[in-house]
Amino acid sequence: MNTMSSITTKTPPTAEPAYLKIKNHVLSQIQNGVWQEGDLIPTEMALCEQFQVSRMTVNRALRELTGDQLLVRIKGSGTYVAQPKFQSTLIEIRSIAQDIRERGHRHTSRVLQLDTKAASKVQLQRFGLAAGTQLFHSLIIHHDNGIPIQLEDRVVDASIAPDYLKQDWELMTPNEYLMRVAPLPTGDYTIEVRFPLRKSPELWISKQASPVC
Amino acid sequence: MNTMSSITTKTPPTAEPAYLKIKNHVLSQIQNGVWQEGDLIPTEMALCEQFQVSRMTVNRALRELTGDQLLVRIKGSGTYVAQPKFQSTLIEIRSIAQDIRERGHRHTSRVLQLDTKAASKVQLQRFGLAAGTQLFHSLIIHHDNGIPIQLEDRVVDASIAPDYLKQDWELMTPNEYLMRVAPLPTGDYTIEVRFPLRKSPELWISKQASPVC
DNA sequence: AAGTGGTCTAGACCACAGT
DNA sequence: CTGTGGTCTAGACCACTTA
Repeated sequence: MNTMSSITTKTPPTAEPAYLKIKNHVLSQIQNGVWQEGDLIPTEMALCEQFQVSRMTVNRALRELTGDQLLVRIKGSGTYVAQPKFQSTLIEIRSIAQDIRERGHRHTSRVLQLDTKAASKVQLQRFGLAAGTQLFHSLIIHHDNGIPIQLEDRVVDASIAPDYLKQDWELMTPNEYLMRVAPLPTGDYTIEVRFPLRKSPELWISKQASPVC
Repeated sequence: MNTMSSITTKTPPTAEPAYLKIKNHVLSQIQNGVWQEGDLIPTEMALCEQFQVSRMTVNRALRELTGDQLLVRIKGSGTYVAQPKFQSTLIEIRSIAQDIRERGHRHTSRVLQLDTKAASKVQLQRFGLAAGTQLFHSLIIHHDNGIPIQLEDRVVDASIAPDYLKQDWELMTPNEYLMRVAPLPTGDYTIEVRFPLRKSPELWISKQASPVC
């Protein structure tokens, strides 16, 4: 018997789910500066009472905003407005291997070339390197489920990553290695991407030069 | 009284939450090819029985995987393995304005310079343009809550975006405009980013040349 | 009509932080 | 110790798809 119970006044025809209402409320509090970066925001219980919903609903809203990097939640302490991360404002430098794994695919790679050269005049000028700087050069092909998907042509300042040539690039990608060795890109970073050719979008060519100063 | 109840055999010392176990199970089914792209995967109820958990737990696992683009869920129909999107494998070209708004901040911008020039020899060669190609050049500063955060120095092939100079760049960013005019980057795309200077990470300089062929 | 996912509830136990 | 977030349950109603 689904006859209307006498008490519940549920779902007025607004149609917007409660967890979205809460997300938007939190968002606007932050946008309007009511809650500043680093501030402690109301607890789940407080929001439950304010919105007259159960705790799981508030929890979902706050958890999703945490995933969006807008909030930081600390067990036993509270929920805070996150500091913005400026690192990834314009472009996000990603790991191709991580991307493939996140898609649920198998990532493999093959090293085609690996050598050392002195920086050319163009490179010296372009990245502001000292004359005589040695550069490592690697050419690696990445596969997604066995399909070649990206050809990575990378140049790295030898003084930044002296053990570059000794790595096993079929285990860890240069991106992942350099993130460990020099996690904060403090110098110039240039990425050139050749987008998929019309009609054959399977193979990308990526040139990456990372002579972190 | 928290004496152990006689029935519940909860939380064996594995410590891994149930929703993560389910996520990992789904992931490995996909990675091992048991569930292929486009396949219908078991229903929430089926997974409830398989893992002996409540539906909300299964729902959370599948909902998060949907957010990660690994699954597609259709109300009334079922849950399917998603098709991978290759568009954003290496780098993700983002809208600075969108980024700022997603952080809950206010985005404004000011046009410093806007003009037309013939492509230089270096540009002709670098992007493989026909001699005499006209290029638009814009210099725009982006603010995050009033703080200058990025100086965008962009060069665009005039034949791709003939109305480039007529746009109101304080309403829409060049990125957003070009995504509408030429949504599929079929040619070369070069991005140069000067990362934040040590100690003053507030201002980025970004040069973007987008002469889509 | 039966099945599916989308949402929600009113509880609960736990680990942890800040007294 | 109290309060917080992290997780989980066993139900429930709804909108939608599929047959």
